[in-house]
Amino acid sequence: MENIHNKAVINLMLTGNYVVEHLNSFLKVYDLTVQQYNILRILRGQDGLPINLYELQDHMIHKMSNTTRLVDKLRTKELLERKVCETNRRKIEISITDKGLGLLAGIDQSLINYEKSLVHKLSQEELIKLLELLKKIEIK
Amino acid sequence: MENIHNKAVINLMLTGNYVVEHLNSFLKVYDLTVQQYNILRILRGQDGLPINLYELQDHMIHKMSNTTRLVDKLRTKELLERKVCETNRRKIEISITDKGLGLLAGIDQSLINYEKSLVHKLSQEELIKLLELLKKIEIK
DNA sequence: ATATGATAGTTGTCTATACATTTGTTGTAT
DNA sequence: ATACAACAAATGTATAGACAACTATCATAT
Repeated sequence: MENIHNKAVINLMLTGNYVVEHLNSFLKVYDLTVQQYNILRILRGQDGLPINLYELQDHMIHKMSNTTRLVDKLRTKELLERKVCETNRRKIEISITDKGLGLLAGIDQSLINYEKSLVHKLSQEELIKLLELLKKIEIK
Repeated sequence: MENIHNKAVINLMLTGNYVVEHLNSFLKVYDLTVQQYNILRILRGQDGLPINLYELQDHMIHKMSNTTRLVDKLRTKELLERKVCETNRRKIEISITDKGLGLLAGIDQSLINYEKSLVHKLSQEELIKLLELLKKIEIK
């Protein structure tokens, strides 16, 4: 019954949730959720190049989430902008604002430290091993 | 910027979510969510002994969830029963019904196979290593 | 016996996820 | 030029998660 596969599956959920919960409580100070933060990070990674909803969704952690509404919340906070693509009016071009960049800049260093603290029980070698194993699981 | 700690944290969330999504789609056939299934599993594990909401919550994956309402959904489906504890009327005693046990029995074997398929890319040794690393992270 | 605090559960609100359906736009075949 | 399929996003609904506030019950201290 309690086989190793079951334990692995359960613990992947538990640890994943552990990380999400802690990151959410960290980000709460900045009035952001993990998902919202990730969207801003993806946008910053574009280096000014806009991205559309479809591509954005592809980069997100919860792909089935509701990108339209999440983006809308961030727009209300003026952390990103959206405008209709001129060459293809079906597409929405999304880009991070200066306010969004400023918010991220204020978060960066303390988040790096926080993430370190979340996995501080693991050595460098163990982290590398963990990443190797996690990536292996999702390979189709 | 893209340090190993950050990668580990991101991939823990991604893989955790990967597992949850797949389990949910598997359980959908039985009209159950992962959380609902876990509650039933916890109850079955009690071997007839009732459990109260507080203890139940402690065993759950998402501890901040709303146990009252989840339990209520399962009660509506007649998969569990709840009654007020006679010696301490603040407590609610929850136990799985025969219908609940029957549902689990019908799921068991195919779920074991499904869980195996979810982590089939990893060998026995790798699964043991993964569990060791995951458990290390959450140790206080 | 009464007041107080602790315990156990419930309810309300906001946010987010999953997924189906719908709307608007574009490309293409006839 | 029109019809139709494909594409891109928006909307609707049910379920869940996070968290605060509330109600009911019990233990205890005076």
